[in-house]
Order: sequence, then C-alpha cells, then structure tokens
Amino acid sequence: MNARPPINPVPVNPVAAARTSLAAPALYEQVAERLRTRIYAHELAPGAWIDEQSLADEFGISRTPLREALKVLAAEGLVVLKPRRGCYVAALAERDLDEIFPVLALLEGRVAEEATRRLAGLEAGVGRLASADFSRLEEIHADLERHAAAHDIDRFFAANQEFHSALQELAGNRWLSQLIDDTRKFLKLTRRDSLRLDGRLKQSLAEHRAILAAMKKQDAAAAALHMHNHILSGRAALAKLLVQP
Amino acid sequence: MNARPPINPVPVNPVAAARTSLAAPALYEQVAERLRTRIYAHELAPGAWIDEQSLADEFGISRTPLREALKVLAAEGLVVLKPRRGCYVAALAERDLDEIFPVLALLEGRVAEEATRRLAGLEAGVGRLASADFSRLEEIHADLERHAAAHDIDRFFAANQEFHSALQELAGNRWLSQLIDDTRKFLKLTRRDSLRLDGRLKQSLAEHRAILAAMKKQDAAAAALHMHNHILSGRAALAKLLVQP
DNA sequence: TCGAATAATACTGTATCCATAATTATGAAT
DNA sequence: ATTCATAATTATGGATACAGTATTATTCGA
Repeated sequence: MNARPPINPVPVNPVAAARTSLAAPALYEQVAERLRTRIYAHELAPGAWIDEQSLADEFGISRTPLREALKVLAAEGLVVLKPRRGCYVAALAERDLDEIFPVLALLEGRVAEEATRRLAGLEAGVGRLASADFSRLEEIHADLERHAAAHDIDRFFAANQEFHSALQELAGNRWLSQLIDDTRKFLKLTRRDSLRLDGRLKQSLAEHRAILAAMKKQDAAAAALHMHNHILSGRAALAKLLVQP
Repeated sequence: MNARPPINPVPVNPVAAARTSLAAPALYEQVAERLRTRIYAHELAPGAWIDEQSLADEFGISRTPLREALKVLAAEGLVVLKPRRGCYVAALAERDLDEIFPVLALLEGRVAEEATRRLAGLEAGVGRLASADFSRLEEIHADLERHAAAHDIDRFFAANQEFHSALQELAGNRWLSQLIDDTRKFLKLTRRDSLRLDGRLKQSLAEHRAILAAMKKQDAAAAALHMHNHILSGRAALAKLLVQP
C-alpha cells in the first residue's frame, strides 16, 4: 500500500498550480470547459435539466468523466446537484444581481486602487516599467474608443474584458483576481449584456476615462471610486435592459 | 432519449438550493466533508499526496465517489489535481497570506458596513427587530469577554466565528458571505492561529468593542474601518507568530 | 370518470474492471 | 562507480455494469 510516494515533496500553491499542468488537461476538465461554454451560450438554459446519458453519448464519453465535470461545475456554482434528482443549470434571480454587483464593485474598486498604487510605486522605483504598463492600458482604451465608434459591441466587450484583466494583473493580487473571476462567472449566466443598452457604450467609455485619469494622477482612492461606480452603473444599465429588452 | 423531463421547471438559485436537499447528502459529499475535516486537522498535511486507493479502503467505499469528492475539493482549492500525477493537499505560502488578508479585510469591512446600515434601517422601519439583532451581537461579545478572561482560546475561537457569522447574516448579502466563507476556508489550511499570540485576545476584544461601538452609533463607515483593521491586525499577529511559534 | 394504489421505467449513485502513463528499480555500458 | 536505457510496478483515468430510488404510467376500484 502507498507504493508510489509523493514525488513532488513540497509547496503546492493552489492558484499557481492550476497552470502547472503542461500535459493535456484531463478529460473531465475538457468536458467541464465544454459545458461552461454551452451554459454561457444558453444552449443549456438556466434551470434546465442536464441529461447525463445523452450528453455522454453526444460527447462520445462515458458518464464517469462527465459526472466529475458536473461536480466541478457544481462546486463553481454553475449547476446545482440535487441528490437523486439530477443536475440543473443554475439560474440567477434579480435579487442575486442586486447582491452580486455591489460585491463586484467593491472588488474591482480595490483592483483599481491597488493597480494605481502599484503604478505609482513602480514609477518611483523601477522607472520605465510603470509607463509601459500604463500605456498598455491606454492602448486598450483606445481600442475601446474605436470599437465604440464603430458600434462593434462584440469587440468592445472583448476589449473591455481585456481592460479589466490588465488592471487585475497590474494590481498583482492573485486572490483578489480569483474572487473577481469567480464572481463574474455567475454574471455570464444572465447573458444579458448591459452594453446593448442604448448609450451605455458611451457612458462606459466616459467612466473608463475617469478611471484612467485618476490613475494618471496617481489618485488611488479616486480610481477606486470611479471603478466602483462604473460597475454599479453597469448594474443600473442591466436593470433598465430588463424592463425594455 | 431524454426520457425523464425536467421536473423542476425553473429558477434554481445556486446559493439557496444548496440547502434544499432534505434527503441524505450524496456519498461523495459526505466524503468531501470528511476530507475537509482531515485537511483542516492536518491529518492530511499541506503538500501531502493523497492515496486514493488506501483512502477508499479506509472509508469502505470505492474510488469513484472518492474521486468525485476530490474533484470538488480541487474546485474549492483545498487540493490540487495534477493530471496523471495524483492529488495533493494545497499549501499556502507566506505571500498568499499577504494577498488573502487584505481581501478578507475588504470583504469583512463591507459586511460590517452593510450590517450597520441594515441595523439602522431596521430601527427606523421595524422598530424592535434591530435592537434584538444588536443585543444578540452584544451577547456574543459578552461570551467573548468571558472566554478571554478564562483564557479559553478554543471557546473564544468558536464565539469569534459566531460573531462574524452573525454579522454576515445581518448584512444579508449571501454572495458577500459566500466569498468570505470561501476565503476563510483557505486560512484554515495554515492552522496557525493568531489568537495564540500573547496579548492577541485582549487586542481582539478591544477591536470588537470598537466595531460594536461604531455600529451602535450607526456609523457604518467607522464600523467598516474598524473591522478592516481588525482583520489586518489578525494578519500582523500571525506574522509575529511565524517568527516565534 | 376520477382517484388511488401498484407496476414499470429509467435515471442517479456506486462498484468493478481495464487501459494507459508515469515512476522506480534493475541492469548494462561507458 | 556513475549514468543511461529498459522493464516492471502501480496508480490514475475512463468505461462498463449493477443496484436503488424516484417518477410516470397503468390498472383497479369507487
């Protein structure tokens, strides 16, 4: 018993280790990813029952890895496992949105704050590094302006994600990023996109500009506040979208 | 195919649904819970390899539900799954603590803020309800004082958890609570307990008093700040504990 | 004709089995 | 003696098979 001793003797950082696997991801992980995609695309709609057997057939795999994938998704909160009843796609209520967005605003605000501080620290210490990072943000923002002008919502959406990601990276707190990513996952369940609201693109741009301006002035508190409001403003747009989709 | 249609037609709230299961929890869930206990107790130490077969034998189950449980724990971050290499208990580095605590401070601070606001709102609206909630907090705090006087660290620890839980409940944001719980799970990996530091009990009490006082004055911002500092102060104590354990 | 009890169905949950890949041990060659 | 290659060991990953239970359909009685 216990014939193969632990090879890797020590520290396993849970966050970093996720990307340690250079090898092909396990089947259950691939399946989980496919399922996420389907859920986000609403091919598997919120509240829908997930038929293990037919999905396994469709994927050409057995139920075992599929079930493992479902366990993972359940732990993430994307699906709900009811004992002896099966697996259902999670559904967000309006109340959930009201609770999620303030939390997200808090977290993203902190990211902006930390990023600004980091930027200021780097500028003082390392010199050129900071301006490189900041100009990257400005580049992304320029893309946003372009896509907004072209009314290309999809690209705007992508660039927007990039903007927030870059900011998270700058902030440099992996745990903070993790929580934000976890939280944003849920929002993808709604698929309703506040950017589709008339005038939201322009408004979003203005908010981004405010954030960038605050960062440029190295005013971390202001950056946090603007980001905070930016997220809540997204919630407000979503609410409007609900009554007149 | 798809013979049994989805019975439960619609909204499945991921958070609330977790406790919907009146039925006995699935085996994999029980196993996951046992594993969590072992991990927290350091019977399965950070970095240790998890031998599926021997654990399954020990639990008297097959590997299947055990593996499902491990997938869940991996999604939670308590263990790390390396493809074809097996499963290892996660380990936190000092740097992780430095990143986690500020985030936790942020979240807990928000809880204090929301709870205070809620309290004020209830007082205006419902009347007696608020004072009942607040006196419950004061009761728990009284317990804390007692246990501290008796140098009963274990009970103090328990009451402390209760205090924070009660506050979370008062704040009434399930998503916020969820994130906090998720985050605190990791801290249990360290098992190092800042309360064991000399003088920390008294300090912790003082900080709690400050929080309660701010709440009583319905000063939400102050409550948030005191809570924020309280958490960071816990981190500082932990750091001291590291050099002289 | 409608309701209740019972039988049939099929899905979930668990166990067993097999294939594959990784690691260690063994042996040969430098 | 040390290092590299090869083979044996064994644990992981996946598939299949089976048992138990919830749901649905059917049948019997009122």
